[in-house]
Formats: sequence, structure tokens, C-alpha cells
Amino acid sequence: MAEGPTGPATMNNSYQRKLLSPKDLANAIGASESSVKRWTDQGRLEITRTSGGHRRIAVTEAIRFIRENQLPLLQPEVLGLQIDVDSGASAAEVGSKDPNADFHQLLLSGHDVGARNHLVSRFLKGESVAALTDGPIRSSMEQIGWTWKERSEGIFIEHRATEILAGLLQDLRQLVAPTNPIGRAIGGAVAGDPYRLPSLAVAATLNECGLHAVNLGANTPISVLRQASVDDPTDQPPCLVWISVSEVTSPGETSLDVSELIRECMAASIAVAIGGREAHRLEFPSGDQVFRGESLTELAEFVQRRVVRTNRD
Amino acid sequence: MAEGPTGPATMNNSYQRKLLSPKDLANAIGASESSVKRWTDQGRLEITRTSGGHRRIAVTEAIRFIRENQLPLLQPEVLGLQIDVDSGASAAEVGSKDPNADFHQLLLSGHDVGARNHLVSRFLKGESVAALTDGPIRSSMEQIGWTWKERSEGIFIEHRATEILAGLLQDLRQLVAPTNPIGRAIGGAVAGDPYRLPSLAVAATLNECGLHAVNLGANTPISVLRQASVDDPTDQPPCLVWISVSEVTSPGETSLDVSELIRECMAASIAVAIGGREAHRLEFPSGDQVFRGESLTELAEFVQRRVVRTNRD
DNA sequence: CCTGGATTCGTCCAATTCGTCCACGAGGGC
DNA sequence: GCCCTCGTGGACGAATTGGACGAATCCAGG
Repeated sequence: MAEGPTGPATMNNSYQRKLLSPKDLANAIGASESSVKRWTDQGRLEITRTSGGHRRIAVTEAIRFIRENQLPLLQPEVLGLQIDVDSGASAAEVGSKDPNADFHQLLLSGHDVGARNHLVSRFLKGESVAALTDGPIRSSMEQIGWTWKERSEGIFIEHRATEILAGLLQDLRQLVAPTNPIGRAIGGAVAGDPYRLPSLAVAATLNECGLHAVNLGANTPISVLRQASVDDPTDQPPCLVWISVSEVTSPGETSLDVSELIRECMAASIAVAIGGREAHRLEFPSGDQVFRGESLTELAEFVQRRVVRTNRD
Repeated sequence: MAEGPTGPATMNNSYQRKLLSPKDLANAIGASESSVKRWTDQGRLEITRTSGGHRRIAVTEAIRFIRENQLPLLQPEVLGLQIDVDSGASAAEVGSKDPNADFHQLLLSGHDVGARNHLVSRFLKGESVAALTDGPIRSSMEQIGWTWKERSEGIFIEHRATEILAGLLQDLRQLVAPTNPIGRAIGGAVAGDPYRLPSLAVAATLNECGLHAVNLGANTPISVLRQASVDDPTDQPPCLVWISVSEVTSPGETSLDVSELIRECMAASIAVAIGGREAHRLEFPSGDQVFRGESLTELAEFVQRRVVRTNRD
């Protein structure tokens, strides 16, 4: 790939040196690659060529062209521009080789729009929600967890980033919301666990797998989860229950509750998925229909293997 | 869709096309292409042009136009909105006389899609985000608060409804996200206050007023809020700080903190907005630039009066 | 230095949209 | 009734757009 996995996201503050491909500019202004190529051939847009003949567009020329034709700028970050309300100078340094680091920078500096564009464009390029959560989102969350201890403004950064991420996950979830769900899933984070992002990420991943995910959020007692799944009189039982464990206050008690829920689910042929930073502190039975793991990619595979196939038949 | 977890899933949302052609919009609202072209030529509908002269309409502008002229939306998917056209109005299953009660029923029974349809439909018919929050969203939250005490499955209902509402507010926020913010606002809920929906609702309302709202979420100490506003060295100061108070553990201490922040904001000509179920338990100075109230409609008026006007000049 | 996969090349073509003109029907004043 | 105005929507040739194709190029990793 030419510009790194995120494609246009490779950018620099010294953007006069940065050259765009026709595709980059096309994405930035919402036009097609063909049109950009034609405009260059007509001389309306100045270009340079690589030795092999590929078109390269200077960012300054792209800006001139956009202004001259009053074109909309859908993805400003493609041009390395930070269209922020009031901070022109403090633009984040974006443009490393590592797209995940780019995303982390955007999140740290609070550029919600930029972070959203970054994530959505990567999604449109083919990365799954599960992969995006395992990648940029998770690594950012972990790094910000460390920052919290080091910097004085850590709480500020953490709160802001958490809210932005919650919004992004919600957006991604909408993007993959199944029109015809092939099953229902329900889950949340255990009692005493205040983190709501992991459970939201699971819900988004399950949406991507074609399930209708009912997220009960953080701090949900196992008894509530049972009420909503095996004991639910109104709806038909879900095909999957997920339990997110980022923090556990009383491992022993929680293990007992979880184990009982798992046994009940096994009896009712309901799959169970358990994961999270502190899931290792719990003890519970395992089985074919029980998934235990960290990555959402693995969870998605498990769901495809165990749940989707059987429900489709 | 039974794609592997790596594949780009269903993607029922056409997010790539943030620009509509006249024909797209015409089909979406059931008008003729000629009419759309005429409206743009009259300046009633803002457009950009491609380099070759073709009209392109931003989705946000299309939504604005539809709301302003009370146009029907026959094909919401064209705008990237996935809602059922009729389910907002007809609502076969719920259809009582009171639309807010309909919404409450949808929320109680966990019909997230139906609730979303209901809310987005009402938004498209012209109700503001502030009005929707003051109306159906608030009344549902309050009623569910009571339910929590009465029913055994209260926690289940409450958690599920909270997560659905958080998603809905996020969606609405995206719908009114300003492309060119006229100012920045920052805020959150006080320390010890675990409710995140009110602060999210404020952020959405401020978005609707044209501000770039940075939500720090629940349980944010005043000191963090100060760091992020008056003491922020990097960005320029925001034009508004909001403080949400749904629950307050130590009213005395919080009052002192809030009062000091308000004085600092007054000195820096930053407006302050305080509200929430238990805001009445706090004591703090008042002034021209200090808003104290319950309804988001009032807040929106205050912002229009005090913030937007001054920032525009 | 070489190789493989992703990207872009040039070209073609169908579909769409341009601006403009005109027929049609609803309303209002005389 | 008659004429005038206004908003709508369809029709037209010319121009623009955007997707598809095999071949060539670019770039990162071995």
C-alpha cells in the first residue's frame, strides 16, 4: 500500500511537501477518482508526475483548487489540516507511520471529528469493527490509562477521551446495525465494574456479526443478567450472553454467580462469552458454548462458528 | 450478513456519500428533480458545485431543508438515516394519543429501533433536540426512575433503557453536529454524580446551538473542569462551561468549588450553565453570564442570547 | 536486490446532470 | 369568464460524472 493502511491518513504538518494521490483528493472532497484524473488532464488542477507516470498533487495546489471551485472539504485531515474551532496553532502532530498512533494522538488532543473520520475511513476501507476495537481503540484506552497516572491533567484527558470513544463506538454500532438480526444477544459488565466502553464494544461487534445486541451497560449484577436471559418470560431467550469484566471487587462471589449463570445457559443452549482485563480473576466452567478470550476478533469468530451457523439453519 | 469478522459487514448506511445529487434528494422527498434544481437556484437550498458544475447537496443541509419546509421523507436511507417512514406516525403497536407515552412504551419494552424511529421522525418534523430531551426523553427517564422502585425487574429495565437512550442522544448529537462551530463549550456532571445522560443531553443541545461541545461525562471533579476551561493553556478558553447536577454527595464542598469556578469564569467572560435534578441543593453566585434552570429549551435560548450573538459579532 | 500485493495508469462507456424551454394546474384580481 | 402569475414537473441535446478494465507502477518486507 502506498500511504500506509489508512491511506490518506498519512500526513504531516509541513504539508507543502506532502503529495496526494488522485484518490486521496477524491475522498477528501467527495468526488470520484475518475473526475480528479480528468480535471488534471484538463489542466484545471496542476499536478506533478512520478517517474512512472503516477499523478501527485501538492497540498497547496489542492487547497487552491478547492477554494477556487468552492468545493466541500469532507475529510480535512486528509490534507493534513486541522479544522478546529479555535486552535489553529495547536494542531496535533499527526502523520506517523503508525495509524494507531495517529488515532491515539487525535484522541489525546480531543479532536473528536478527526478521530471519527479516521475510524470511519478505516472501516470503509474494510477493517471490521472488531479489528478496530482490538487495534486503535484498545491501544488508546490502555495508553490513556497510563497517562492518567503520569500527568496532572490525566483525569481531564481520560474523561474527554472516554466520552469521545463512547460516541465513536456508538457510531460504528449504527454503521453495522443489522436490518434483519439473526438472533439476540444480551450482556453487560459485572457488578462493581464501572467501565462501559468494553461492553459497548462487544455490543458493536455482535451487531457486526448480525445479532441484535442488548447492552445493559456497566455495573450490572449477574442476577439482572439472568433475569434478562434465561429467566425472561416475555421475549424468546437470547442465543448469546456476554459478560464484561474490567474490574472485579469480589472475585469469589462473582465467580459463583457467573458459574451458576453459565450452567443455566448451558442447560438452555445459550452461548456465553466472558472477557475483559480482569476476567482471569474469575473461575467458571468451560465448554463448547463458552467463549473466554480477550480479543473481539476472536469473539466474532466464535460467534460465527457457534451461533450464527446454527441459527441460520 | 454472514461475512467473516474481517469483512466489511453489511454497511447498510451509505456513509461514503455525504453529498447528494439533486436526483437523490428529489427521490428522498418525493419531489421532482426540476424542483430541487429550482430551489437551489433560488438560494433556498444551499449547494456546492463540482468542478464541472454539477450540484452537490450536503446531507446536513438536506436535513435542515426538510425540517424547515416540513417535507415528507419517503426514502430516509438516501440520507443515511435508517428509519421506517411510517413507524414514527402510524405506530401500529403503540399508537396512543400521547406520543411521549408511545416513546416511553418503546423504551420500556426495549424496542431500540422503534424508539430511534420515533425520535428521528419527530426531529425531522421539526422538533428540536432540546425539545425532544425536555419532552419524551426526560419524562421516560423520570418514569423509569419510579419503576425502578416498584418492579423487581427494575434494574434490568433501567439499565437497558439507559443504554438505549445514550445511543439515541448520541445519534441526535451527530444529526445536529455543526460543521462550522461558532464556539467551544465544555462541561460534565459533578464529582459523585454517576448520571451521564443529562450531560450528554446538554452536549447535544449545545451542538444544536452551533457550539462544539466537549463532554467530560459523569463524575467529573470541578477541578478538572477548571483545568479544561479557565486554566487550559493550550486551547483558547471556551465560551461556555456547563455543570450537570443530578446527584450531589457533599453539597457544601461542591457549592464552594462551583462558586469559585463561576467567579473565575465571570472574570474570564465565560458563560456558565448549571442545572439538574439536585442543582437546587447548591449555592453559588448568579449573574448575567450564569444560567440556572432545568429545561434544555431554556438553556438553548440562553445560549442563543448570551453566547452566540456575542461570538458572531 | 527482489518479490508480491496494493495502488494508479490510461481508456472506454453507460448513466447522470447540466441549462433551458414549455405545458399544466391552482389561485387571485378584474 | 378571462388574464395573469406562480410553482411544478417533464423533455431536450450537450456536458459531466463515476465505475470498470487490463497493464503498469509503487512500496514494504524478505
